[in-house]
Amino acid sequence: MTSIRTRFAPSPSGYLHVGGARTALFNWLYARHTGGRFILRIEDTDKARSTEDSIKAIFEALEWLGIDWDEGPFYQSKRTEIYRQYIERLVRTGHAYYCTCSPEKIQQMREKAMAAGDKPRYDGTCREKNLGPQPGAVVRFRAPYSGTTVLKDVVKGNIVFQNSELDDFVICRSDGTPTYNLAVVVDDLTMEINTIIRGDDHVMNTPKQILLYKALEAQLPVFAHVPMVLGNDRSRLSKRHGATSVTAYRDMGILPDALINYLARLGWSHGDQEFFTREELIQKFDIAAVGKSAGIFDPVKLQALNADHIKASDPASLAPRLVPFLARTGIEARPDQYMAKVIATLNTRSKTLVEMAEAARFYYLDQITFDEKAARKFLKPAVAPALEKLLAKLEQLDEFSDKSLEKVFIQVMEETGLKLGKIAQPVRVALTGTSVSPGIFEIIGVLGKKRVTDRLEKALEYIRERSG
RNA sequence: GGUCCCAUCGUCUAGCGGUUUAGGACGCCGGCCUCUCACGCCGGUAACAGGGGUUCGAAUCCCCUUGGGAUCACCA
Repeated sequence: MTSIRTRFAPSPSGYLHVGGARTALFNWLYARHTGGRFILRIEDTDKARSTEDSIKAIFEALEWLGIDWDEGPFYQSKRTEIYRQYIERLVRTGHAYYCTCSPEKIQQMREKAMAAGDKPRYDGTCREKNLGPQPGAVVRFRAPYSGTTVLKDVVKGNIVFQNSELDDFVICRSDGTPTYNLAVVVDDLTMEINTIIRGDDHVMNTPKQILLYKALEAQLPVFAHVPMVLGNDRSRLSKRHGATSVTAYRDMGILPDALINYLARLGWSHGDQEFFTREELIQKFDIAAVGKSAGIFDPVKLQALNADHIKASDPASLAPRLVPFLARTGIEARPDQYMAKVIATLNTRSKTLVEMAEAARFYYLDQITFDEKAARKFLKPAVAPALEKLLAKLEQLDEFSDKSLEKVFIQVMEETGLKLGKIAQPVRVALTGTSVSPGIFEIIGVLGKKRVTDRLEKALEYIRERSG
C-alpha cells in the first residue's frame, strides 16, 4: 500500500479565506490521518495577480491554524522548464499541436457560435496543420471529439462528461508559459500527488486533467471534490458576507483549534459529535464521510464552538494568546501565574479572546473608574458600614480562599443584617467598577489583599464625597 | 443559455429500506441554579422542496418538476 500524498495549492492573489483554509485542512487532516504526506504548492503562474504579500499572508494563516507541510512550498513560477518538457512531449506524441489562430479570431469564433446557439469552442482550424513552434503560437491539447470521460469522485460519485462538450484547450500560452490545467497535472504528477482534495468548483476542469493524465500515460490520482462554503444568502462566500479571511477570525479572538473544528464540521461529520480537539480530528477524519452539499458559513456557531474551546483550554496555555488582546485595550501584561488565575475566572464567560480581554481589564488597572450608573445604584451611604466592616476583616485575613472569604462575608452579613445580594453588588462595583463580573469570592481571591483593600477604600471615599 | 453538481429544522448535520411520534448542535423561547453576568442543568420551538414510480414497507432507490450552486479564458 503506497502512502497518501495530498497537497494544498493556493494561488497567491489575496489572503487565505476560510474556504481555502478548509480545503487545506481536509488535505492536511487526511494526510495526517493516514500517516501520509502533505505538500504545499504556490500556483503563481499568473504574474499579474500573484503578490509576495499574498504568499506571506497564506503562510501566516496556515501557521496560525497549525497546518504544517512536509514538502514545499513549491512555486509554479520556478518550474517553467519542467512544464516545457511535458508540453513538448505532448506535441511529440501527437496529443497536442501548435495553433496560430489569433485571439481575435478565436473571439469571433466564439461570438459566432454563441449567436448560433452553440457552445463556444475552438473549431480545430490548426488541428491537422501540423504546425511547428513559431512566435505567437499557442499549444492546444488534441481532445477527443467523441466518447466520454468519467470522473470517479470519492465524494460525488461517478460523473460522466461527454467529450463532445470539451474543446482543444490551450495548454501553453504564446509566451511559452503553461496554462493552469497543464501546470496542475504536471505538478501533481511530478510531485506524486495521489489524492487530490479540492473545492468542487474544480469539477469542470477535471475531465480536461484526466485527459492529460491519460495522454501522459500516467496513473490517475484519487479525486475528492468537497462542496463549497457559502454565505448566508447561499451565494459563494465573499467579503460582503462579512469577514472571510482566516486572520480576521484570529483578530476577532477565535482560537485556531476552534476554527479548525468548525471548518472540519462544515461538510464533514462524525455521528453527533460537535466538539473535536485537533488530535481527535486527525484520528477521526475521513473523506468518505464528507457530505455532497454546500454549506453556509455561520459565524455565530463558530463563536459558540470557540466558547467551548476556551472552556476546555488550560488557563495557563491561553495566557500567551490573551496578551495581544489585552495590549489592544491598553493593558501590557505578561502571561504569568496571575494571568492564568485571571483566565480561570473568565473562561466560562467569554466567547472570544476579545471579550475575555475586555472582561479582564479590571484585574490589571491601577485605577478603577466606576461605571456611573453602577456606582450611583450600588455605592450608597447605606452600604458604607458593611464595606467598612469587610475592609477591616479582610485586612486581618491572611489566606484568601473561597472558604475563608465566604466566612468573612457571612460575618458581615450577620453584623449588618444585610443579605449577600445587598453586599456583593457594592463590593463588585468597588472592585471592578461595574456591576458585572465573575463571582465575588473569585475576584477577591485573584486580586489579593492589597488591591482589594485599596479599592474598597477608594469606594468608601467615593461614597463619602457623594454624601458629603 | 449549455454542461455539471446539490436538496432533512433558520443554520451545521445524524439517518445509509422497516429499530423514527425523524436524533444532535447553534440560534431562539421558557424554567431551574444564583452575589451580578455567564456557565451548567431541564424543557420547548422548528425539517424530510413538490409530484410520480419501485417495494409488503421510502427521508432513505429511480424518474420528472422546482429551487439553489458551480462552470463555460492564452485566470487559477
